[in-house]
Amino acid sequence: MKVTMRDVAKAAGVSPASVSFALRGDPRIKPETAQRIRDIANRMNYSVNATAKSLRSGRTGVIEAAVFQLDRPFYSQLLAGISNAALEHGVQAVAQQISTGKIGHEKSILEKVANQFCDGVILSAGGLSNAEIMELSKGKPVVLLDDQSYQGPFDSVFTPCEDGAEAAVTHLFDMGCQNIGLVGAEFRPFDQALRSMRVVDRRLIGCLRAFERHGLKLAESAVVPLDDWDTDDAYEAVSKTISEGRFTFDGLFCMTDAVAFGVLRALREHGIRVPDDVAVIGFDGVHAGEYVTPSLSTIAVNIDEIARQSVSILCRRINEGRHGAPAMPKHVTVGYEVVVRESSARIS
Amino acid sequence: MKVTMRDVAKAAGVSPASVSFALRGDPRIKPETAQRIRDIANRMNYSVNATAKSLRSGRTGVIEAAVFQLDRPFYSQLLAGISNAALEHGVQAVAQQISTGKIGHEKSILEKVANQFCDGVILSAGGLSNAEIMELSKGKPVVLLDDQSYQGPFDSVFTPCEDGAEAAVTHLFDMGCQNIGLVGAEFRPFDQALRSMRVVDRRLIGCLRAFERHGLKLAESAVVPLDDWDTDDAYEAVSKTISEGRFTFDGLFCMTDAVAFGVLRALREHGIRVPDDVAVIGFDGVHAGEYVTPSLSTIAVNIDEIARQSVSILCRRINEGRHGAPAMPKHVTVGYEVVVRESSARIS
DNA sequence: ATGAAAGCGCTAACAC
DNA sequence: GTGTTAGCGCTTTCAT
Repeated sequence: MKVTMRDVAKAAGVSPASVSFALRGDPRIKPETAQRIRDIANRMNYSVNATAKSLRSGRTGVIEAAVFQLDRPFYSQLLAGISNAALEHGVQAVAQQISTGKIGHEKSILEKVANQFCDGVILSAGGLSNAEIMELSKGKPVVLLDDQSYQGPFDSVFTPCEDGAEAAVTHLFDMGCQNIGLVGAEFRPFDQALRSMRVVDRRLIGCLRAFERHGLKLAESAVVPLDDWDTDDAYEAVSKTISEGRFTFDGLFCMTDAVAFGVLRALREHGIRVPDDVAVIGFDGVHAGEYVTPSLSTIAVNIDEIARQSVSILCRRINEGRHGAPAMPKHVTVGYEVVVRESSARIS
Repeated sequence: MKVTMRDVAKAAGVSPASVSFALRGDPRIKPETAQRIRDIANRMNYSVNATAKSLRSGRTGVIEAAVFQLDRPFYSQLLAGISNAALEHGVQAVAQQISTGKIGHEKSILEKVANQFCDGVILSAGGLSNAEIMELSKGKPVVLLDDQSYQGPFDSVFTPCEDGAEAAVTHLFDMGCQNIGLVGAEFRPFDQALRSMRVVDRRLIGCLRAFERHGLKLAESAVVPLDDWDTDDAYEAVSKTISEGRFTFDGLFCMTDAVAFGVLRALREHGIRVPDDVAVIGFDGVHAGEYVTPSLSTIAVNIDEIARQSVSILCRRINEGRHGAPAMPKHVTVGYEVVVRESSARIS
């Protein structure tokens, strides 16, 4: 932070340019000179000023992953994956929390997102319109996670909401459930849900498909809505449903594992046995699912694949030469696996 | 990323300097002119180039929090807290993962830490020497989390390892446990532990104190060591202890909640009842502890206080004028609370 | 094989 | 009140 390239150059009796070349191993500097320069730089404890470097080169070498909550297991696992994937691409990843808890702050923080010291951003920002993102990204490449627009202008990576949800509900049917409830869903007609790309609607679509294939219709009373896919909220909501005598389910699909954790606890506190009285399955496949009691069946989405895909798509876009038109936006959906654990393993 | 201050200046028929002042609300620009400039800048979708700004001003307005694992609940809660606290100080926080999983990479990544686009860093880097950190920080302010040196040269924030661990073991004694085990500790003599500031040793010290106060000595067989405070590792280790017939405990203090989650599962799979057969208490107070079954008793450290303290100490240090000598390094220890839940709530 | 010099986009004295 | 100007530390042609 103190010693500059100039200082090193002076000490080595060469020009700043030579130092720059030597330090980056440019072949045009004679190997021995280069080595000498490097030694001196080391001895002086020199390190390049990233800010200056990136002002000049137009590159920072960092990508940013912006999510609403740093402390949700799904996101933290994703962020860890993104960090690792970034390393393999020779860039550095930093994570940023978008939400402050206080509603309304999102946008002001978002404004800083693409403004910042990065070459591109991976954004999980359900709720923002393309126009907003476009404006905020300031021309920097953006990869969207669960983009809410149909084949929008941005590269995007999707979780397998529809298929995963369908598999979850199908699994409950397979386990013999007759009365399946959906925790964290929003009740709406099929055709209306089909017109939306919101994650909550896409998961609902999958559920509706499964119901339909079993010749059943989803009753409004079968969904336990939630403001937020939050463990505490889910616990409260299900507890309330039970105490008000509206709990008639023998199978429960929770829209996320975090929701399921709250649900499991609510059930247990009310003496409802899992899986004997009610089978429970979640969605996400976070690590903690293996450790709760009963262990949680889930739709384990390939979180690592989300990480790898989004990083590699973003890096490709960043490196996309100015030459020629930019590549078409890429939209990929990652895989999932139905993981059956204790919470839905009926011996029937 | 395209339109510069120059462009705005040209469009507004003023100088770049005026744009700069106007945009930052410097009083020396006439209000109406300033407003006009702002309008034009907006219309042109201008936004300042953070890199250039910070090269010039020597400030980035971002602080960085570097931890080994992004996907450990304790760290993610801490990072979320740091993000919020940073916002209140008018700076932006970004999180960075130091570890790649592959051992040996730590240092190379660390080299980038302080190099990067930030004004200071909050570092949780057990294992690095002061000299290394000093070198890597390149003169940027650093706040250490659980610094391993005695009253070292850096500002630091400590978790209440000794007192917390003592409280945990004392709680187990209070619950009537006669045979207390320590999962994730390292067995070593009191005086040797006392000479270390490693987190694992500090927690051991607390345990030893509690044992001593009960006139007991810690047997080597009472510790179940772990390579890493990891849920999977803990599960394996305890499972092994049980199957090998070496499990004789009626009380278990797990060095972290994450460890406890693995322990609870291992116990359950072997039919050992909690808390009836063995009482279990963890350390950290992560959110998930409320939701596992049985819910986890724990030493809940005030994670938010760690966040707030480290951010505020760091910001003060960043803003410390050049005038006069720098303030003495600050060392603070945050509070904790013994939270008794089902896993240790014996009805005795 | 190396050096000189021109900026990258912005800020902050200092002029006017 | 507003414009001029001189860099921040680095990269990168273009000379030599």
